Parts: sequence; C-alpha cells; structure tokens
Amino acid sequence: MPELPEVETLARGLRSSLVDRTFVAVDVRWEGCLSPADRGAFARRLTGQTVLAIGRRGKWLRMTLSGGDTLLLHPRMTGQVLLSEEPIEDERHVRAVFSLDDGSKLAFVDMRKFGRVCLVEDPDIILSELGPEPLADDFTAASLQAMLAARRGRIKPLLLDQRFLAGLGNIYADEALWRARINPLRTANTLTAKEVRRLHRAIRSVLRAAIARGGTTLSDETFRQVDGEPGGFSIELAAYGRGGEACSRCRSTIERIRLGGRSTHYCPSCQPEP
DNA sequence: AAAGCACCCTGTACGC
DNA sequence: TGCGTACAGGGTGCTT
Repeated sequence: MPELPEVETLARGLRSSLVDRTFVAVDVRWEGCLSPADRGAFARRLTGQTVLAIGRRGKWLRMTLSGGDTLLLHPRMTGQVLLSEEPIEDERHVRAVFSLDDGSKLAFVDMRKFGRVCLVEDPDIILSELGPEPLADDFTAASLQAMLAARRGRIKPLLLDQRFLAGLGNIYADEALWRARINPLRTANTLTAKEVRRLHRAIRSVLRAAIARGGTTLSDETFRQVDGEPGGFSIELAAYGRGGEACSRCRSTIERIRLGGRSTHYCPSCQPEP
C-alpha cells in the first residue's frame, strides 16, 4: 500500500522519463478513477500539455503541466504507476493509459479501484487540507510537540490522520512508533518532550530509510516501482506484519491488535502500555 | 475533539 | 471442490 516513501519513489522514477514529455493521447478504461469522472473532458484537457515538474505532497503524486493545470494521482491501496515499454502482463486492472510524445506509455493500474486521478487548475484546493510534510525542514521536534499539545486522542490513529501529518500510512506509523518505543495507545498530549523528540526522529528516519530502499513491497505485491521492480524495505520492517514474531530489539513477541479499525503491530515490552 | 462504523473494492485465506 | 465469510486498508462521511 503506497505511503509517502512509495509515492516519493514513484516521483523519482518518473522524473527523468516524463519531464519535458507531452501527453498525446489518453485511454481511460475505467472512468471512475477520474475526479471528476468525465473521460472526454479529461482527455481533451490533458492532451497537448507538457510535464514541467514532478513532485509529491503527502501520498499525492503531482505533475505540473505547461497549460497551467496540475495532474494529481493518489494510489490509495493498490494503485500502481508503471512506465511500460512492453504491454502489461495482466491487463484486467489497467484503469488508464497515457501516451507520451516519445512513444512511451504510462499506465495507471489499480486492482481495488480506490485510487484517483485528478486534473485540476488549483492543486491547493486538495493539497492544502494536508498536514505538514514530515521530511520538510520546518517539521521539527518543537513543531511536533506543539501539534500534539491539544490532542487527547491516541497517538497511532492521529499519525494516520493526513490533516495532522501528511504521508504516514499503517506501515510507517507502526514502524515509527516501534523505533520511538512508544505504545500506539498512548494519549497524544501525554508524550514527554523526550518521547516527542524520539518520535520525530523515528518518523523521519524510517521514511528516509524506506525511500532509500525504494519503498515497501509486501507479499501482496500491491506496490511496484515505475519499472515494475518491488521495493526493498520489507526486510527492514520491525513491527508491521510481524505479529507473533520475536521483536528484533528485545526478543519479546510482537503483538497485533485492532486500533481505529486498523491492524496495529507493536512490541509490548519495548513499547509499554500507558 | 474523539471514537466507531459503513462504505468504496477485489483478491486471498480459511472454515465447513 | 466449492461455497460463504472475514480480512486487508486510505479516505470520506455519518453518528454517537
């Protein structure tokens, strides 16, 4: 499931191939992936626009276009963005194919149909709803401390709230809390200054490490880099998906619970109960 | 403000 | 073998 490191991996993988390329045709095979869901208007407006820049905000992939528009893509659970020279092996889940002026094709593949592609004039209408970027210079331990001060909910669901902080999903929220040795059930505003500093470091270090590995590809293989290769961070996962296994730090058994409707993995010994 | 739930969706795993 | 069910979860929207 793509989170910040996976979308960053996509943006980096696309940049060298797509910047300065012009869209010459769009084949939307499932109109529901578009917002608004109008394949005719989408194709007419996108065709002829050149990609000026590719970036990321939270879990959104962002392409700045020559006509003043921005193409935003959110992969949600199973969305994949593939630069394909050869046809895709399994065509069933291809939702849209974009043809570029050099003959290359960009495919949006999404088994569960949760992902969305938006062509907008003003991306800030969508992106300004997001919380701070965890890897930005202005996200500091002090700013995190201030953000947590008024929050009386539990820390794990808060980390998943994109309006609070942009880009963390279920995998990296669990990994960050494990690295920081903070129990996911802790009330957010009861973290000590020391714990907040640990959490701040943990969030940034786990995201950077995952980007360096090209993201996380789980056994369900829902994430792929733009060339189809899996991400390599799975081997470094310490908590997520490791319920019942020994904690790599203390050898206690990793617990798996449900929290806020999501599976949550933590070490009851390293991350003691509140 | 916070928590819980249904919903969107489909492939996989499991019990019978 | 095959059928029904639970589960996976990012985000939205609703109720409590």
